[in-house]
Amino acid sequence: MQLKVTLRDVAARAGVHPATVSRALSDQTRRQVNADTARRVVEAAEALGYEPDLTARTLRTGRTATAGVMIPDLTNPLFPPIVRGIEDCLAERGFTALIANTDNDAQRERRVLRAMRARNVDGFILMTTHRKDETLASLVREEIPVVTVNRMAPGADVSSVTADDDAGVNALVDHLVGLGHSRISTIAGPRTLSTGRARLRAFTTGLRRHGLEPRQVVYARTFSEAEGSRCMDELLADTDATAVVAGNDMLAVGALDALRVRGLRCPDDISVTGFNDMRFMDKLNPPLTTVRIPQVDMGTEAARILLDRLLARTTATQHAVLPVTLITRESTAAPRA
Amino acid sequence: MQLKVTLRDVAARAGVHPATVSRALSDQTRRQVNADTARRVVEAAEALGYEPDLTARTLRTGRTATAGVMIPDLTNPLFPPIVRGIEDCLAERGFTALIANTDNDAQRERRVLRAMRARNVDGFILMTTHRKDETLASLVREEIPVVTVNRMAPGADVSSVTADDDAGVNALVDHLVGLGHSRISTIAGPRTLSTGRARLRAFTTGLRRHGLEPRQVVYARTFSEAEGSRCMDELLADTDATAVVAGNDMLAVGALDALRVRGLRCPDDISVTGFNDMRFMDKLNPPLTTVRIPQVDMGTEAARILLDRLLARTTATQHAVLPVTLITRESTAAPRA
DNA sequence: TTGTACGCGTTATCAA
DNA sequence: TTGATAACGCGTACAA
Repeated sequence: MQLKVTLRDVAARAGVHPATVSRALSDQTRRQVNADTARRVVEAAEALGYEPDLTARTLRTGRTATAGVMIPDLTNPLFPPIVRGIEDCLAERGFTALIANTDNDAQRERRVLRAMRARNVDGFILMTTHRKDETLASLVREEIPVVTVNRMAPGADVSSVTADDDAGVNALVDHLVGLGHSRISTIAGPRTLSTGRARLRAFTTGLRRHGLEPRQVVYARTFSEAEGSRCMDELLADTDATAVVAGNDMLAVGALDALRVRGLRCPDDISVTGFNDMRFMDKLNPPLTTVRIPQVDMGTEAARILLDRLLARTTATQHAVLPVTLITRESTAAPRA
Repeated sequence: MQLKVTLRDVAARAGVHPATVSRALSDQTRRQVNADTARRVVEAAEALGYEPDLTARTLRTGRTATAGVMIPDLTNPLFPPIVRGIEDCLAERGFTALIANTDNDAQRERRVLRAMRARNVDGFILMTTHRKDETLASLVREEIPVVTVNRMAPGADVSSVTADDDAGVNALVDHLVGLGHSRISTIAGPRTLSTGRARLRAFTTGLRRHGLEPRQVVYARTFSEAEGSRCMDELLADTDATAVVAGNDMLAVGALDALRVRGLRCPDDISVTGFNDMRFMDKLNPPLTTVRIPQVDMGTEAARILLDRLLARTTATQHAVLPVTLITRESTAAPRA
């Protein structure tokens, strides 16, 4: 049983020196070798089923063709499509993603960072960006290529891929105002996350454009169903709002739960909107009005930007803001007269 | 800027030979070195922030502390929790998961396998098992440790972690019969997958135990919403069934869509059940009666079994069948009189 | 155009 | 108990 075919084996079969095999098999150096010899080498390699050992290559070159991908939690339905986009784009260039969950926990984040650095990943794609992001700061400090996805790093000069939060929230506000709502509250995402802040800002300025002011603003501590429920409960304690803009779908789902528990009906008693259009948001009861972000594309774009840097085609930081789409469903309706 | 701290650096600072540092820092060999020297070495390592280079270690030892995880599609909500369980369990022992999607495509599967082997993964966790599984066969042939999750390999002597399909389907059948249903059809999963076959078999024998025979059996070509819709349409063309047992949640979701399109109501006109209890199945309209499988635990267990083999504690194949729970929701009700 | 020689950082073996 | 040395498989400067 042939355990491992190495350069030597191929060299022996092709009757050349291992170094020649190495050259013949690499795109960069192919032209340094006689076409005939190269053909013989390639034949030998295929006959033996030779596959270069990436570990050895890495030790020699310092590159792993691997990107470290840090996400808060893979079981959050927002992330898998993005990861999928990343992986597929990386794979096209022979790159691989190393994925790890941080659960928004600083200590876990440090552990993950160390593990990935020990594995010599070439660059990072972060979906975990937050205020005071030590991980991000240290990567920037050491000039390791990074791209943030979904969230942005305030201040830092780091490439990013985000959805157009501003346009999305404005579309939601326009939609609600168009339905006749004038008393609109929001369940804002965490102030430590760029998405939370950006969407809240867009919400406020969006309303003002219509000559309106936000009703209540309640801050969620995390983008979770539980927080969505808690915040909706808090709102319901004292509100005359006819619509609630939630910071994302997860918060909206929790908000819908809270309404149900109180015996209130959506959209009859109160309209609710989300953000992201995660899978199954069209099958909720009621189906959720939300903003679709191009999840897979965001991943692809992030991988593309990272590869651009890794393959040294560019060194400038890039900021891609991808377009979003308002998705109108049955969780929003005209307020009762 | 210190780019990389190596054994040499630590050795120099501690005033010993690099080999001694290596010994002092490894659990296996610590006892070979003088306690005092070891302490000096550890101090030096910490002072310099030394982190062993896993690439170099791999080249030397042949082991990567990495498991290749193959899944059909990360965006299928069934898989992320399992992957999460795998990753967390592996991480406890310093192992990492390398994740790749195959989309149930044989060619993609081969590509992924090659890529993972080139990266010297120590073992595999497969959620992609199917009939005539060339990937699985080749791994077994080369005696590479493998564990299959969710699905099983027919015949092959391979460790596996599955949910108790049999008990789950029987619970569903008992539940429906208990509600008064006697005309029950099924949308069976693909015959090429062990889950599809096992659940269909359990469905038939389960009904027989009640002295009943299946009404129609329609086979889905894939576990997808689209196939669920198609199969439900096919059923509705000619059936007097009052309940439909779908092969999994995805098929059930598609089936519910098809009902809605036809203007039929669930459970009033027809009851529907799923399998897996994926996220959000409790928020569908109507909430889905299904069988909960311990998704995270399945991942954890698979990783545990793989680690057992990799750390050479055992070589025997293990088959873990994890318990399931019937989750009764509003997609099932007594048939109309 | 091809061969020689070396080193990437680690661990295993052997000698001291 | 510690040190010296070789080797894992590859890529590359240099020599031929």
